[in-house]
Amino acid sequence: MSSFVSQESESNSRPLYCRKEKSLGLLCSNFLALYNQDSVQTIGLDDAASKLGVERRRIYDVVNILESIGVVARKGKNQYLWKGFGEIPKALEKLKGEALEQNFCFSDCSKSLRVLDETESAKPLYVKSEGQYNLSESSKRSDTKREKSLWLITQNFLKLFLCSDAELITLDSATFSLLGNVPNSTAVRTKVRRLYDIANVFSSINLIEKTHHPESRKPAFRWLGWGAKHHNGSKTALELNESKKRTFGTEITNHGLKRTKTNTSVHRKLNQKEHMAMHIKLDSVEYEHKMEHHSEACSKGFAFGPFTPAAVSSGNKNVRAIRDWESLASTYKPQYLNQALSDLFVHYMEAWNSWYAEIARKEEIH
DNA sequence: ACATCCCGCCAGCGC
DNA sequence: GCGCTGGCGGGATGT
Repeated sequence: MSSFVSQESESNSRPLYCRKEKSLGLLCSNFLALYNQDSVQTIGLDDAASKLGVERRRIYDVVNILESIGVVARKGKNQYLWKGFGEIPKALEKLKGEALEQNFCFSDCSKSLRVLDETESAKPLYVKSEGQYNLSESSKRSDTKREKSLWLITQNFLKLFLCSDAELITLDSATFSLLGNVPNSTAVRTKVRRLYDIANVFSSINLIEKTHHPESRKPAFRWLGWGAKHHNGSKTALELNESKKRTFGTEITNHGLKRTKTNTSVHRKLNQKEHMAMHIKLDSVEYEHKMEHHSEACSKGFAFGPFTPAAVSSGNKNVRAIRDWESLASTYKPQYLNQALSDLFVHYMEAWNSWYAEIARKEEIH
């Protein structure tokens, strides 16, 4: 235990525990970074947990959600098959078909880009008509359990989008729709928790985005979709993701701080440099994801998209912000043992520089 | 104060 | 029993 204790001072540093670094979305990104590779066929849950530095339990969350869109498939105990993003269109199509059969459609399909809020979806959508979903598989798991499984909640959540013309679905309406019976506060809270879990994973692959209802400001989910750009030749974010296979994977860990009170004092002692390096590694993975997701948009105009550094959109201070990023990066340039990561870092720096140059150019024009 | 959602307990299941 | 799976909700963190 005492070996955990750093010699270094711990004061005035970044927060001891950062929830965002532990998010399911980030874990999902890291998971995909690790397994979205040509060489990957099977995924061992223990392997994933240890490489990603998380409890097994969290891996179940990720794979269950990814399984529902076909990206992975359960092979057996402890083993999943990597199927890839290419499965998503098929899975969505299948879900849509199922949903239509099940009368999942609950809104007026004649208009486009409507916002579905809680007043519109009064009818619960949890229409389980006698083992409708997946009889073959449901024989393996008990129906009652399956009814509440993350896998099914995820699929039903997707069906809300696939079968409606709503661009936005509020958290409230999704919750209510996915609750089969008369909602009590506990059930609602539980369902909401699950929806946040699902949304985080889907946000990380840009299938949806978390947002707010324009008027009520209530939390909502926006459908970004997968297939929209599929037919016109341009690549979707995930196709880009797919085509650029990663060459690293063993360093994408999420080890370290837990939020538990009992652990706080120990984690407080974490070596600061180690800590920072870990962050840069994690950020690098995120960075690469976003780069891939939005590189196309960036190259065309000035639509930086979600990866836009916090302040790129306007004003001189933004340029300064970017300089700060640069200096931060040079200050904390990580000493990677892994050559691939080292190369990656160089790549990131080049990307930043080119962005910076482009912004500077834009500033001049203005 | 309310929104978000990490975390790990523990039940159910198959072996 | 034992290990795997994953539902569930307490309560910490974020806004």
